[in-house]
Amino acid sequence: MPNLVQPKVLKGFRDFLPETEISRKEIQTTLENTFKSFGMVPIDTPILEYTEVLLGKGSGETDKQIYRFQDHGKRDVAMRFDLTVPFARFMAANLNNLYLPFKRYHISKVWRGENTQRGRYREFTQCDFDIVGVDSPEADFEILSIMYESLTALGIPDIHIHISHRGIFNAFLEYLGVKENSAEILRIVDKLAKIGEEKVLEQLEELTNKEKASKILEYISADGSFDEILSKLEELSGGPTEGSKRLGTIRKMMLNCGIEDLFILNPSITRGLDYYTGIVYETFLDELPAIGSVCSGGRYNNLASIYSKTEMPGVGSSIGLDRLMAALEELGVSSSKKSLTKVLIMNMDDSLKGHYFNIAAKLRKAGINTEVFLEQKKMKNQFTFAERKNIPFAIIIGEDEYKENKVSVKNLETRENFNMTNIEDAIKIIGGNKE
RNA sequence: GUGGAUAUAGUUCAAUCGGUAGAGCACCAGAUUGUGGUUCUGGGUGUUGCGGGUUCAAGUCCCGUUAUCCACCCCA
Repeated sequence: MPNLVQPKVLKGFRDFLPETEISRKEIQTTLENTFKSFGMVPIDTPILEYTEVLLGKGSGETDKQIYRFQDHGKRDVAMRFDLTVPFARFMAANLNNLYLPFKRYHISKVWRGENTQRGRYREFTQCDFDIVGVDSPEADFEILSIMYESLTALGIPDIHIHISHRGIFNAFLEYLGVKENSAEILRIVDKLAKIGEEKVLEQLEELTNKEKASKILEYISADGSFDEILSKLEELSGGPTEGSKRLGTIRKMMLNCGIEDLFILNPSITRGLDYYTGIVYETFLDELPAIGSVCSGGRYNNLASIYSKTEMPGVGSSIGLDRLMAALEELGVSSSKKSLTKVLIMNMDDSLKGHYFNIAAKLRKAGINTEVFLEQKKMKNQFTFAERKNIPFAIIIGEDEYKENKVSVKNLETRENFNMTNIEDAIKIIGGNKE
């Protein structure tokens, strides 16, 4: 008995079986189609980068989560922990070959050495879409539209996109005289929904003082309609700011498109990453608030500045595919029973083997995914195989069919038989059942 | 990374005081049908997550380890 190696996978890393992977791919295709419909183009970047490239402007927090090591040439390298930072590097490196504004999407895996939880893994897939090269409310709004269209295309019911603005908040903190603590304040504020007002107030008091803490709480828990909250924020931050004006403009575009109900102005949304400079957003499912944001992002106007002297304002958002899939599963929206093969040609007769492949080729030419059962076994076996793989149709060709150049089709779900039909009719029967 | 809970067959679960692992479903083999859902016969399919320890004896008690779930942290 040889010593077998345990076929184990790392904590937070996963295998994907066909039934999962098929729907993952479908979701990705749906998203890609939505992105393309807005004129976005795909790109790709290496998963490994120089550590300094990834951490150039990262926060202290991301340092801890990053997978980092020395390569064989003693280079200090790291695996990307998101797609936005490599994208900034990409822009700086390829600016000469690009046209601005540049709109790209990128669906790929990223890695963070965090502790795992449901819907949270160490290897996960992000679907990013960004617009670089314009700092306009139109661009901000377009990203919001894509977020909405993408999630709608996936058939996700009842979403709300919570939006907020870093610029206004910074103006407010400056007005309050606590700007130097902004990073910590942002982090505390972000927890409002989770730990409640009391705890937030407590932590803010520790950091600043009683008066200022209650002012901050007043800011982040501002209530009412979009416009009411907006004017409240302006009031608290000492008058209208560039950011608040822009939010007003974006609000008008929402009203024009009749999608204003989807958006909630929520000043407690701040986002952990510190590269954001303008609008920020997170998306929650009404029925599953606990699962967290499934799509979030914002405007980052200085991100590329560490790589290039050219200014490249950007705005974008990212869908967490794994978290989204966990949500879809829980909501019962995901369709797990999918097959890619439409018909199985049963292996009945030794002398007809070549004929089976010939028929299969014809069916494929007609656009029908076809496979031939690859050994001669009992029909029961072959049917069981088809059932396991969720193949909806079987084609049976025995001596009789072969002689008259016909086939018999069986619908495996209804067990309905279509005996001795010609191939053209068989194609109609099978193809007509397309989803 | 820290703290807590959990880990038994493909799956859902059971196993008393520590006494040598069992049930439903699923599955496999065979019989019978040119068409699998019925029927008949036969089969338990297991490194009790992994590694140690205590004991005459460990799924059960102890220690370690790995993974999962939950909280913190952070985020998608």
